[in-house]
Amino acid sequence: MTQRKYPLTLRDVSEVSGVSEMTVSRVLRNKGDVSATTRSKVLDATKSLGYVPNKIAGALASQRVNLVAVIIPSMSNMVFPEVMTGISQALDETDLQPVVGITNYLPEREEKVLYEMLSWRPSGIIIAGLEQSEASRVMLANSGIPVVQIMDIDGDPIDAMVGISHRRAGRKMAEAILKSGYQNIGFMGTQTPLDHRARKRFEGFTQALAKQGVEIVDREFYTGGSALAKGREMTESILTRSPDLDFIYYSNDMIGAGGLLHLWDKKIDIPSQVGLAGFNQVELIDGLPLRLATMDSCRFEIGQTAAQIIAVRNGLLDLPLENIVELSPKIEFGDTLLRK
Amino acid sequence: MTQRKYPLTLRDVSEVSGVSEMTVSRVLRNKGDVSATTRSKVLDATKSLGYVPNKIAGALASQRVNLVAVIIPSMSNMVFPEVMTGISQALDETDLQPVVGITNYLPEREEKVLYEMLSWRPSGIIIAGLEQSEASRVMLANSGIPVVQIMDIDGDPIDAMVGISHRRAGRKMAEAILKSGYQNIGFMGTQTPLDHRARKRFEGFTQALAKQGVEIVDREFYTGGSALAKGREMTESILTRSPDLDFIYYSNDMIGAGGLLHLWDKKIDIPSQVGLAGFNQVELIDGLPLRLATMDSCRFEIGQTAAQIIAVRNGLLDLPLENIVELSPKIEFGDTLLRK
DNA sequence: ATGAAAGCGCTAACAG
DNA sequence: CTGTTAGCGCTTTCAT
Repeated sequence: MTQRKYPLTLRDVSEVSGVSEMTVSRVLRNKGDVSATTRSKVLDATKSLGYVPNKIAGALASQRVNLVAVIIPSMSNMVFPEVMTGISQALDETDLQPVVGITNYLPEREEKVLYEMLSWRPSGIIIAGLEQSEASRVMLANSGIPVVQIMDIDGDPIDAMVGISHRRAGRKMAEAILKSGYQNIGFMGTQTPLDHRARKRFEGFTQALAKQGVEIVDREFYTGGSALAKGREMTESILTRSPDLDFIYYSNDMIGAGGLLHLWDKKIDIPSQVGLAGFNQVELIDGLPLRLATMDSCRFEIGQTAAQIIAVRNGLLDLPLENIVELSPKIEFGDTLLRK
Repeated sequence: MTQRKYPLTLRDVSEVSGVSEMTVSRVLRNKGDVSATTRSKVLDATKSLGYVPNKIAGALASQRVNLVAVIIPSMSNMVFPEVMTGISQALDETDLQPVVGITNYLPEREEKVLYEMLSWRPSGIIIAGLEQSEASRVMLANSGIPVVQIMDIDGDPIDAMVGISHRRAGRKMAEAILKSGYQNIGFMGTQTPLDHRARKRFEGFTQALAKQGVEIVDREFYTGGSALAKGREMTESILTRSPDLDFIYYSNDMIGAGGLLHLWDKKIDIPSQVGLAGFNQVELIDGLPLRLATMDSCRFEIGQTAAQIIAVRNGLLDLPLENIVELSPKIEFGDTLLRK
């Protein structure tokens, strides 16, 4: 159980067990036939030594790395943890493991993280969004491994893509809002250049309104800080500036929740006086006085499907999967959007 | 820019640039002196080929892996993202990179993740908590690399530890509550066997109360679901059951926020009629009608310090750091705890 | 069912 | 400043 020569090798196990390195390797990988006697001799030795195989060497020799690189902009977002859950669950069926890289929405950072990841020769890449820098696209295209772009399908994939149409999502929400009779509509969201998906929802939203001759009355954008507090403050300020607003569409549930709290506080009736909707269907805000209208962004399923595509491409799973998978988010009306 | 033979090697770059593999390697790692001419020849070749070095081979040859394994129970928790930020920021000064493994509070899963991580021979390990299984402790102790246990310091470290005393945190909060004149105190938290740190806070809390002859009037535990919703429901139920409660201590800010919303809703005056306190100082809930009393858990600093210890041990940073670092959380009174 | 030889792609160490 | 040699610790392939 004790040990001194730190990086133990197969050779050490071989010597202690009196079995060749090759056979030890077979036992450890459950590969090929090994007699029960030999097997237990080896297992005893590894256990008593506390041997941990060196995957670096194994990967180099076998030219196979059971890692899937996952590159996402942020983790604190509520949205990616759920994507990760989907990925992990799907990969648990295989011997693949996810490794996460965070870009903070910075293209230069994305390039660096991607380069770093590729240098470990993973078995696949899952990367958020369709908007990579030219350099990143080249790396991905030349990587020789399966690449799945996730979250968004409004654009052309490098290889495979799984996600929802954020433009369509914005459009659907606009249509539902208009159908419910709201007319004076405001928008509140993150500073868009950073977040392409929020931008696309906004574009789809305004286009669908325009189609029915409606234009956004007011809008406000924020960056940084607590989304809940921002939603609160900004909702107050937008309603002060544009008191005739009867609906506010938020680019995510957290600022929407802030808005909800503000209106609740001010005794403004929801949804008759002012209606609200967010995006993402985040469980975190379950428990507010009202359930915010929102749209499921299919995060779990996106992660799961993306991981399955990687598994299939590696011959680890047999499933009929397209290279382009569009999921369909549904509107949750909750308590803040009249249903008509 | 285009390429066909997928895993490009140093040899390919060497051939294209007319420079030996060794020198190409030097250029790519900025190691040793290389003339400007040679350097640019090499850089041109790598760029035009789109060569990405193979770290697997590099790590095997150099016996050095610039990875730091970070093993934590969960990511969706609000607490670990901030720890990760601290780790990332500290490691950014070095060439080390964090790799995260998630255990979901399952010891068996922790063992597996740890084994997997160790098999990549990282330059250090940062692992949450002091309560590992015997097998995990043996692996850690025998790994031959720096091990930093984080979050908690109520116990003995395997190697190094950075965190706060959760027992003391619970005690301090109890003292502040009593000092403010509250007498009928309730507790609400996660199912404790899973979460040792919440348990220790609870223990410290009740001990400090006992010292002043006070006993908890009521308590309730939950598991799973939206913490906000649980906080709301459970606060209602505990107050129904024990209407004389004048203070509730929550094991985290999210359920505390749920309780806050319930009381707000019921027009129960905070903090005069009922006082509240949570734990963690989570930015996410900034924006509630009142600021919940809480305690900073020093998450960022914990991550940062742990990473610095790893960097120092690897000779990548020169800083005088103890092996045991206790940080001191401070009470934030907010609006829900009388200050007397 | 087990072993021996060769080599994965890179870098340490030494030459020059 | 540049090149050569010898592995790093495994696994692949081929023998036995």
